[in-house]
Parts: sequence; structure tokens; C-alpha cells
Amino acid sequence: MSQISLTFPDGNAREFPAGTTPAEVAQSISTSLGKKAISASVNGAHWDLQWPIDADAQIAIHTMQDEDQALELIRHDFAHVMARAVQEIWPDTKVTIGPVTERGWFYDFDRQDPFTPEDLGRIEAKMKDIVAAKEPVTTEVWDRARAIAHYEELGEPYKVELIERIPEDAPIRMYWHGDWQDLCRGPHLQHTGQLPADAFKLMGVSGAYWFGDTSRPMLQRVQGVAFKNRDALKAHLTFLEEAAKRDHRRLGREMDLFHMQEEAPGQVFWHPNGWSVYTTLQDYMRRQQRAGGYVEVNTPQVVDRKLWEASGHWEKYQENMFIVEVDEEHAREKAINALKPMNCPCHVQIFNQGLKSYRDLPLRMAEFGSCNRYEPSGALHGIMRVRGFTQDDAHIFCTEEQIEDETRRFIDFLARIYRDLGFEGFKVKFSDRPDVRSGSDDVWDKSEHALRAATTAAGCDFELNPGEGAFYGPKLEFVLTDAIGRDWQCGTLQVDFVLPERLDATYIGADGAKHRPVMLHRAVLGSFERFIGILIEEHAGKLPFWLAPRQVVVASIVSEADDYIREVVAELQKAGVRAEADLRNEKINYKVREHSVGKVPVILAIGHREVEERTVTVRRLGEKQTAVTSLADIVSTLRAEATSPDLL
RNA sequence: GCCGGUAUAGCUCAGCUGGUAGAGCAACUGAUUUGUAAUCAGUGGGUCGGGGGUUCAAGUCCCUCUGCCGGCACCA
Repeated sequence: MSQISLTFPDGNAREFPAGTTPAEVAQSISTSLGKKAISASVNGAHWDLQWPIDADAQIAIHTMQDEDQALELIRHDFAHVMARAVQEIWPDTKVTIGPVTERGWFYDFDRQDPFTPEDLGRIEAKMKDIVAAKEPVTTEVWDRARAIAHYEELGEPYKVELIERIPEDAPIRMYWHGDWQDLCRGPHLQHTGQLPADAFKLMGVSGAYWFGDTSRPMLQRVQGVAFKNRDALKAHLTFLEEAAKRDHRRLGREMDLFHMQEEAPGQVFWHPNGWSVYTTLQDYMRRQQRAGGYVEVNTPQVVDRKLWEASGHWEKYQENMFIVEVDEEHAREKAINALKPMNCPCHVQIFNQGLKSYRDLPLRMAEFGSCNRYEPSGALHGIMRVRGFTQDDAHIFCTEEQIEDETRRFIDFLARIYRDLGFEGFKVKFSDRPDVRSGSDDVWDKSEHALRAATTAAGCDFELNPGEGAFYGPKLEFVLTDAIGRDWQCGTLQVDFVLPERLDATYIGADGAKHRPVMLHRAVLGSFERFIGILIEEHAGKLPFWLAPRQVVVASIVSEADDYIREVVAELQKAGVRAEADLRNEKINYKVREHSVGKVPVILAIGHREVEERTVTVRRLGEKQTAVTSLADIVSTLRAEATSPDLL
């Protein structure tokens, strides 16, 4: 038997027989390590304790102290334990896949009857039994034909399909948790007793298509979360409770920002407070755009289908458009129009008016464009995903050579705005060609290459999002997250060689000939609706002072203060601060509580003392202590705070 | 759009196996002039999401439509 050399993290190397497993290595170090070990890293790969090592390697033995490996194994083994529990309770359930997720795992099942919320408790109890039984985990590599035959015999068609999808040269691993067996790439724990039985919770059931394919039957997905110990689980559940308090749908009501109702699903009724946030943000964006070299335009809402046919939307996007049929009495046929789902075709119409010269490029055309899209009902989500919304949209008409410069310029532009609005970090995703698309592969090659090069040149790190581009071109997505960590695309930059062609946009070049411009579709906020939703959740309703709808409430302690309070409010309003008086016959405690719940950033309390001394007592949201300040001082302080960051 | 859940007063929720609606907060009225997260008392308010059905009787059971919630799919 040949020997191999295994090098430990401390640099020491030892000889072992070839085919030694990490379990044996751990055992050889100490019996307690042998027991505590959960997995290993072999040349950086996460390695099951039972997998043999055939050649010299770097090795590290992992225990529950190693956070990353421990969590992966805990979640992955819980997935198997849950699947086992489900099949023990309902033997006719077919198993599919059960991967680890960010905070836990899910497992998709095929079963006639739906899982009920009550079933989750039963499954949890059974899972705890399996953990308590300390079922050993064992593994074998099987021959492909044997594995397929095995699952065909068991009546597990999804597993057969999975095996068929495994690459030819990859091993087909079988795992057993006690008697229960599953196809799995591993690694896994030594036995189920290593799982923390008090640190997991089943979170719910939902539907999910097999391999995300809508043409396949829908499976039932049971989701769970798991952590290293009970405290970590409790911390996560607390986090979820706190996140629920930051939910923009809840804060929207509590802060009286907006509402939505059944008669207009996916559309927002903005209340005065919410509209104040919206218009403040819009004013800010308008100043930014002017400074950034954009011209602002405005285009029609209802546009004849002919334009959508020309742009390609009729073909590629029709099911997402609100169609408007107008029945004119004397017309030969019905006029068919559509509410615009995007602004781009209209912007090209403006570009096409009169001759454009290469000297006009880049032409940056912006619009706060109201769009309507018939989004699938299941996609609607508060004001984050709606059917009627306004984009801070712009199209940059430029030459191919200008793409890189414009992209870099845009990324700087966006980053500065996000910073102003309180977002320090954001994700960037690069989405390339989707299956359903316009334009030739040549054009796509060119677009993807140009955008990628420009992004790299701008020093922007991005992750690849394969096949997620728009139908007319690749895109960069600037992604922000909501209170519970869901990603939302806000900003975007999309290269488009297709639309200028389809709508015949041209400019006269230096050579006197006609040329085709490139269009860059871009948005910073994405839509005001979504962005304000994110803004609310990001700040937990405590919007930056300059954006807060009600910035100051001046509250009376005694009614003799009313006249002075009116004066204070008038002074503040004159200084450009959104201030109002609260003269109700209520205790100051009551008023403080109510305005704190309403997320008013500053409460000024006025009693006898303040009237006499011409001062105010300042209480800031989230702070317990108060401070007495002269009227003149607070007016100048708050005037400065009310100024939007670009005007400082 | 799909799977599951859900819909009771402005808000948060109660209403057991069917017998014709209740609480707290809010609102309104009155008292209280109050010092930093809920002052006290009284009053009003619901065709139980819409439609249909079963039944002597439906908030409760069934069907259906709609909205909402969680995922999937789709996407700013």
C-alpha cells in the first residue's frame, strides 16, 4: 500500500496509507477529535469524513467551531433528516432536491395532498426523534446504471432525472441517514446526533416548479432555518420580528404615507406625507440630472400599437401591456393603443425629430416616466413591485466609442446619489443575453463586450447573472435589499443596439453620412415606488431629515403656549422646514409617543418655561434625553438639516 | 399566472363542534392644563371582502370571484 503525505494547517505533515479517510486521520490525532469532527477540507474542498484521500494533500479537520462548514453541514443534514421524516410519515411522498439556503434549507416534495401548517409540527417532532436516535450517516459511490435502476424500482422519477443530469465523469454518491437513503453530492455529518435539535425551525410550505420550469408540475417546498445553537435560532427569529416592524407596507400605514386598494391592484394612492417624500426625492433627482448633463422631456401615456409593433414590444412584451381599445363611431376599425410600459420608444421619437449631428452626442434624455405594466398578480408586492410606477428614466444616445465613458460616468453618478440617500453598499449584477430576445448574436456579442469592458474600466465589481438581460440588450443591475434581505433591482444600465435600428434613429457623422446611434437605457432609482419602499425599510421609517415628510412637530405642554408655538412653527416654515403644531389638549407623554410612532425626527416641546425664555426643548427621534435651545439656534440648525445633501 | 394560506369596526385581533357579532387602541363628546413613548369617563361605529349554494338557521360548512400574505415563475 502506497503512502501519502497530509499537511496540516500548522504546517506539519504526516504519512498515511493512500485511501485514508479524514475520519481516520482525526481519530489518529485524538479520540475526542475523532468524535467532534464533522468534516474536513482537503486541498480547499469541503470533504466528507468518509471520503478516501488518494494523494498528497493539505488537510484540515473541521469541528462545530468552524462556522462556515458547520452551518453548511447542519443545514444540509437537516434537509435530509426532514425528507426522511416526511417519507416516514407519508410514505407515498416522492423526494426531489433539498439544497442549503442562506439561513437554512428547503426540500421539494411531490405528493398528492398539500402539507398543512399543522403538518409542520408533526414533521418537526419526527425530525427531533431522528436526531435523538443518532442515526449514523454512511455513503457509497454507485454505478450510474445501478443508481437509475434503484430509483426506478423505488418509483422516484425525480431522482432518476437528477442522475441523468449528473455529468458523465462525476461520481454518483448515495447517502444513508440510518436506513433512509438519498442521492447527494455530500459532504455530511458523522451521525444525526451531531445536529442541534433545538436550533432549527420549519418556516413554511410553498409551491415551486421542478427545476423552475413552469411547464412541469408544481412541487411542494418545505422551508426550514437552522443555526449552530438555540441562541442563534432565537436571534434569527428576533431579527424576523424586527424586520416585520421595518416592512414598508406596515410603515406606510403607520406613517400615513400611502395606501393601496382592491380597485387598483398594484397601484399606489400617495397620501400627503408619502407624496412629500416622493416630490422631495424627485426635486433632488431633477437637480442631479441637470447637473449631470441630462435634458428632461415628457412623453405620452397612451400610444398606438403601431409604435409598439415597430419597437418590438408588441411581439415580446404584449402580455405585460395594458391594452386600450377605443371604439370610435365613424372609424373603420377599432383603434388599439397601449399604455406605455417603457419610455424608450417615445424618446426615440423625440430624437428622430429634426436631424441630429455627431456633435449632439452623447444626448442624454431624461424623463420621470409614468409606466404601466400588467405584472402577474403573484408578483405584486407592496409598492416594491407594482403595475403603475414612475421611473427616473433616461436614454443616452451615443456612439459605440462613447459607451465606455458614459457607463463610467453613470456609475459615478449613481454611486454619489446612493450615498446621498444613505446607501453605503450595493450589489452590481451583469446580466447577459436571455433566451427570448431581439437582435442578432453579432449585435449581442458587441453589446455584451462593450458593457463588460466599460464596467471593468469603471472599477466596478459585479457578479454574473446569466440569461437575465432585457430582450433588447445586456444590462447592469444595481441591487438594494429590503428589511429581510430580499434583493431588488433599482438602478440599471442597458446597452441597446436594437431599438435605434428598429425605430430608424440616425445622426450625421463627421463624414457627412448617416450613422446609427447606440442607446443606453439607464435609471438610478429604478422607480420612485420601489426606491421609496427600499428607503423606508433601509431606514426603518426614520428617513433622513431632509426627506422626512413631517420634520418637526411643535407640541404644547400647556395651552398658554399656543401663541408662541404658532410663532415657532411659522419661523421654521419660513426657514424651509416642514413643521406643524400639536396644540391638542393631551399630555406631553401622549404627544411624544404618538409622534415617535409616526417617526417624526424632531419634537419641540413648549411649556411655560420655554415661552418665558423664548427657547424650545428639543427631543430627537430615538433619543431619550432632551436639550433646551434658543429659538434662533434651533431654526438655523434645522434649516441646515432640512437642506438636501446636494445643496449643502 | 402557479401552489398554499388568508379576508370580522380606521388599526391589531377574539368569536368552541352552525343559533343571527365582541375587546383594546383610534374616532367623537365631556372633564383634566398636563414636563418627554398611552389622563379619566361616556358615546357612536361592522349588510363579518363580493356573488352563489347547503340548512329551519351561515361570520362559522361548500362552490366561485377578487384582494392580500409566503414562496415559485416573471421583473424596475
